[in-house]
Formats: sequence, C-alpha cells, structure tokens
Amino acid sequence: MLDLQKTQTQSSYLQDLNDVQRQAVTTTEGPVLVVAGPGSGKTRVLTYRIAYLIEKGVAPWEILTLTFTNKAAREMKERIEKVIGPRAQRVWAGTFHSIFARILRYEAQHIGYPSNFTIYDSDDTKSVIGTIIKEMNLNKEQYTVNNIRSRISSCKSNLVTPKLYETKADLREEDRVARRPYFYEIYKKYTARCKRSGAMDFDDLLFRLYELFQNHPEVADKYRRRFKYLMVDEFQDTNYLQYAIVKKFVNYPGSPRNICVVGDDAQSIYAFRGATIQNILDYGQDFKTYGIKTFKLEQNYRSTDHIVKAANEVISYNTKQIQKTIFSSKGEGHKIKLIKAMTDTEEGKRVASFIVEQKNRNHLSNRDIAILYRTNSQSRVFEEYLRNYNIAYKVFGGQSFYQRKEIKDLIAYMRLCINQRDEEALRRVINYPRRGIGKTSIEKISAFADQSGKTLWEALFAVDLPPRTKNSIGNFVRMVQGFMLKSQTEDAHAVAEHIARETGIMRELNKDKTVEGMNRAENVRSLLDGIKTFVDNDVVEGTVDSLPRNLGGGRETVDGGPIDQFDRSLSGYLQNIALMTDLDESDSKDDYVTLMSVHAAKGLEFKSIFVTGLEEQLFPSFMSMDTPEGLDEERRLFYVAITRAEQLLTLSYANSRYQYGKQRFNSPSRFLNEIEMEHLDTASPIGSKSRAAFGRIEQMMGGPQERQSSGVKGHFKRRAPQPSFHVDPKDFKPSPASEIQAGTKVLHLKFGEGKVTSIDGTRDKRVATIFFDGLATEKEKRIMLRFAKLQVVG
DNA sequence: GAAGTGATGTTTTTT
DNA sequence: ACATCACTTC
Repeated sequence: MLDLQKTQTQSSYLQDLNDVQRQAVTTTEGPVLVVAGPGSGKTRVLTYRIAYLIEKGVAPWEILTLTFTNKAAREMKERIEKVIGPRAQRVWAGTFHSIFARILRYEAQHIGYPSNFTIYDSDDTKSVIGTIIKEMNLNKEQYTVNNIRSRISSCKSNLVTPKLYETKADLREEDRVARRPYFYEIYKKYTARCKRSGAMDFDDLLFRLYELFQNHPEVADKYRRRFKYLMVDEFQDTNYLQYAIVKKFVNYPGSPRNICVVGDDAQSIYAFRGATIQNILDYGQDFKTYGIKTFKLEQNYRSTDHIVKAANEVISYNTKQIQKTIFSSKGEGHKIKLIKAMTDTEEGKRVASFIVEQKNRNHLSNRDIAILYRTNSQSRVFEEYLRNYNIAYKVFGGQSFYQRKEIKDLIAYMRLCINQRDEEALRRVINYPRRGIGKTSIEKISAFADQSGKTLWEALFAVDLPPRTKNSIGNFVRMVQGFMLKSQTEDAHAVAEHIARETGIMRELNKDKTVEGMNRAENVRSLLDGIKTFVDNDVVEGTVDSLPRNLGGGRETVDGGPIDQFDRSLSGYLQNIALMTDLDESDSKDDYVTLMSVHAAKGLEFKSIFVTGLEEQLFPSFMSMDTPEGLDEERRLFYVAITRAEQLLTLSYANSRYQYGKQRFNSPSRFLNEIEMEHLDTASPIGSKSRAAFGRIEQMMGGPQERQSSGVKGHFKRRAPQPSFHVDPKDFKPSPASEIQAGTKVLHLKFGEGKVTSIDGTRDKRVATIFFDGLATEKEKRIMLRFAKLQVVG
C-alpha cells in the first residue's frame, strides 16, 4: 500500500509545476541559475529538484543544499520528505555555517583546531575586540568595537587575512584616513586570540573552510567527490567568500559542475552585511563556458494583482536589476489600503482596530496577519494596542533567548567545560558568581598568558598572585575540572544541572526576588528543561534538522552514507545550539498576530500584511539614505515587505513619532509615491472618515481601556519537556531493544501506539521506522533503538 | 570590589 | 526612552 502511494506521488508531482519550474527541476546536469521572483515557487522548485535527483538514482547524501537559515533547511527537508519519504533526511541540507562547522569539526586536525572548537557569537566577538582595544590603550571613540568588528568581518569575507592586510597599501591608507592606524594590529591580535581560544567566529566557519580546501586539496577532493550536486538557496544574500567556497566545491578539472543557485536580486537586503548581488552577475559569467542555463520564475502564486503590480512599480525605481516581469495569477484582489496617522500612538491604535475589522470582515485568524516595521523598537506601541483589543500576538526578534545574561552565564560554564581554551567563557565565569577574582587579577593572568604564550586557562596554574587569590583560583579550577570529569560520562542535562547547582548560579538567581530576577531564574530553568528535551529525544530524524550529526565522533562516514545520531553529551548539545536563533522556535499551532522587522519576514507570507512607519528617515532609514546604494537596498526591503502579502496589504505612516526620546516630524516615505494611485484604495478610511470608522470599532470593542492581556508573552518561552504524554508514564515499561523488530506493535511515551515498518542499521546504530497512527502530522518517526523508550504490545 | 551617577549613542542582522 | 558604560565614591 505504501508503495502504491509512493508511485502515485512520484508520477504526479511534476505536474504541480509550470513549464519554467519543470525545466528548472529537470535540468539537473551542468550549471543552472534560477531567478525567482517573490511567491514564484522557489522552494517548490528546489525541493522537487532534489526529489527528482533522488528518484533518478542519486544518493541523498550526494546532494548538498546550502541555505541561510536553519528554518529554510528544515522546511526544505520536510517538503522533500513529503514527496519521497524518509530518505529525504539523508540529504545534506543546512545553513552555510552549520554544514561548514560539521566539515571543520571533522577535519579540524588539518587546520590546527580542536574538533570541539567553540563557536563565538557576535557578543563574544565584540567582547574579544573590546578587550584588545583596552589592552592596547587605544581611544575607544576612534576605535569603536562595532566599527572594528565589521571591518574584520569584511576582511574575512573578502579573503583578506591579517598577513595579506599588511601588504595592502590601500587598506592601510584607509585606516590612516579614518584615524585608525592600529586596525591591522587589532585584526592580527584578534585572529591570534581566537586561535589560542580554540574558537571560531561566524566568519571563520566560512573562511577556515575556504582555507582548508585551498591548502589541503586532498580534503577538498574528498568533498567534491562526495557532493555530486550542489544547490544554493537565496544566492543574492551570499558574500564574496561564500561564493568563493561554492566555486571551490564545483570548479576542478573534470567537474560536471552540477550546481544550481536560486535567488532574486530584487530581494537582496543584506548588502550591509557584505552580501553582494554581484555574485549573481558573476555567476552568469563564470559558468558561461560550461553551458549555464538560466530560468526565470516570473509567475507569482502568492499575491493578488494589485499587490504584485505595486511591487513591480516600486522596484522599477532601482536601476540595477535583472530584468523580469512578475505577474500574478490570483486575480485583481483588494486594493492597497493606506493609514495616515498623526502620531505613532495613533498609528498603533489604527492598525490594531484595522486588524479587528479585517478579522470580522474577511474572516481572518490572528495567524493570517503580520505587522512589519523597519526597526524593532517600533513594536511597542502595536503591542500596547493589541493587548487593549485582546488580540493575541507574538513579537519576533530583539534579544534572543540565548543572548540573555543568565543563559550566557550558564552556557559559558558549559563551554569552558568542553573547551578550556575558550577565553570568553573563562572571563565570563571566573568571577561569577563572585569568588574574589577581580579585574586586577584577571589583567595579571591575561598579561602572563600573553608573554608566556600560554592560554588563559594554563596561565591560571602558573601565574604568581597573592595567596588569597591563588586559593580562589584553585577552588575555581578544581570545580571546573569536576565538571569536565562529569561531562565525560554523563549526558548534557545531568552536567548542566550539576553546574547550575555547584557554581551557585541557581542560588544567586533565587536570591533576587524582583520580577526581573524571578524571570531570570525561570529562564535558566527553561534552559535546563530544553536540555532535558534535547537529551530525551529519541527521534532520529524528525522535525528538528539541526541536531548534530556527530562528525567528530566518527560515527558518520564522509564517503559512505551518513548515519544520523544524536550526541547527547554536553559537547553535542553545545554544537547544536551554537548556530541556533529563536526564530527557529516558532510554534505554528498558536493563533497570534505576528510582529517582526521586515528583515525577519523574508521568506514568509501572510494573508494580510501591515507595513508600518513608512516615513522618510525611518523607512528609508536615515542611516542608508545618503547613498544611492543604501537607498536601493531600502527599496528592496520595502519590496520584500509588500510582497509578503497574499490578499490584503495595508501601509501606514505617522506625521510625528517619538524617536530617541524626542518627538520628530517626518514626511511620508518616498516609497509611497512610487505606487500608482490605481492600486490604492482611496475610499479607505483616511482623515475624518477614518475617525468615524475607528470610533465604530472602538465602540464595538469596548474601547481601548485596559483589558486582560491576551498577548503571547514577549519573546519565546522554551518548551518544557513535552507534558502531553499519550501514555501514562506509570504504566510504561520499556522493552529491551532486541525485542523490537519490523512488524512489532509498540507503545511510545509521547507518540502513543505505533507499528514498526522497518529497521535499518546494525547493533547500537539500529534505527526503527515506526508509523504512529495517533499523530496528526508526521506520523512516521525514525527512532534510535539504543535510546528508544518503547514497549512491545500485543 | 560594589554601588551609584552622569555621559553617550543608538538600523536592519538569517549565521 | 533606554540601556550601556566609564568614572566616582564608599
């Protein structure tokens, strides 16, 4: 029966595609460029292409797909799975950073890094740079951390090593002019410091891979042989370095150059981080002689005609772009509404009441609606009025869970436990909670490390300090060594809990009885719960893609097929979270209005979109307005914003708003004038009319006075370990793995009753594919028998 | 080494 | 407005 189903899907899925899409899917050999307008079925093309390859006999692990977000990778895998089944999970699909980190851990010995290297996030990076600037006694007005960081980042992204930098007269001249003559020294020191710490920043994950392939052709060859087909999503967002690596993968003598990149130059919104659409243009040139085929996906399946036409009009004001004509197939649809407000407060109020109206008139749920803005700080006023109107909402963006101090503190201990060279982790926790190792002592340790060539951790043992401090350090070191020992044998949760207790972090947090303090303690408990969930998980290939394939452990072979397996150790957990953001954590089941920045909305779609704060200086941002390139990027950003809408699009602006504590008056955004009147709903409630309409709604809603809040709490809360057991844990007795075979009926704590359809792998790597009838979605789970909590029934 | 005070600088940010 | 941070003072 399963087989029959499969053949049906196989024969039908190509018919879901239009002509261009189908060509893009079936042109598998040689270089391909897919220029994909918004809503044109880009993801569908990519996933079907992979499915098609696998059906033609390509092994899943011979296909490498690089994306920018974990979410995109996960979605892609899920969608391939729908077409071709669980085999899809064997495809290497992940972010540039996560895939490269896997390879780098596996090949670490070639580049003088430990395979358990730490990944420094941008806070760590900033902190290292800050320390260096301080150590060098440089004026921090001239040498601002952010400035240095972005210059270092752009060096790495353009393959300029410190060594190369030294020889570049033009770059050094730039530094002189910018009054930052010591930039080179900082860069050099920063690089050395990261290396000494056994740490890589986000750029290193790319740069070191390039270096690895460059300096070790035999290693590069291994991966070239392995990945016979390469795909890159969102190619317009790649930087110079990313494209250089992509070329390393496919450019070699005798290469079939089976590469397919998908992108839309009009949706490039990360130029400020080094992304360059030049890559798309270069790609065309670079692969010209290898018979590159270009496909333009121009039919928009997402939005109605007014929206698509307006978007086309707006983007036509950008001169540099690949010519394409996006057209809609969804009918004329509603005209675009415009909200003019006097103040930012009124804007918030009006948007909220519009949402109420839309929900009634157009039968929309909260989840169909999103409010987009240019800067995260704009969310506040919308939150306020959504609360008043009793509309559930969720704010995305802002500070992520993993960036909170209390979380970083605990994680720093965990990091130190795995990699003692990790200086940022060490600096963070050496005196937290307080143990009398102050600034002066740390400076001494640091200076000693520098002149003796030791790591900071090693310096702890050798440095000469007053007896009292020495004693404190001794206690600290012994404590961490205890954690290290424990992490050899125990799983991540056991170690983390032990650390939280032994360090006194928990005690410290529980002392604080303020609301914020209690929140912090709660956050740490949530983190521990999250680790528990991670450790307990016995599903091998389920919804979460980003779980580690323990390359370093050698369980997965690079030449053969991958054997996916969880690494439940602390090290495994850290690898898992290092590249996670909380955008990856949305629960689609809850019904809330989405609030996010336009950047964060890329790739998403909603029935109704509100694009707010359309004022000069804000959108376009004052930071980008002074250069034509900056303005173009702002315009692309606006293009991305409006093309998120399927049916309803509402634009809003305010005559005045509070910015940086001052009331400012800005004129309406120039982008508004770039939309032709014919697409705008002039009858929409504006001016006095609007007030009437607004009043009506306000009456209906009982006015905006305080009501019980229905807002989904601020940022995401980590899920506690799944409370919804299908089976009562008390009656549950797991059976030994040896009793479980194909055909066995089993009981699972979380998933209920299921039937084992097949078993693959050998010994402790045996994986059961089990069909759980009681589940609503993704009924088929693959469960590692070694960890499975399964009871044989019947 | 800790707590309190004034100056300062604010975009977006998949990883 | 707000948070961060260097600098003071105890």
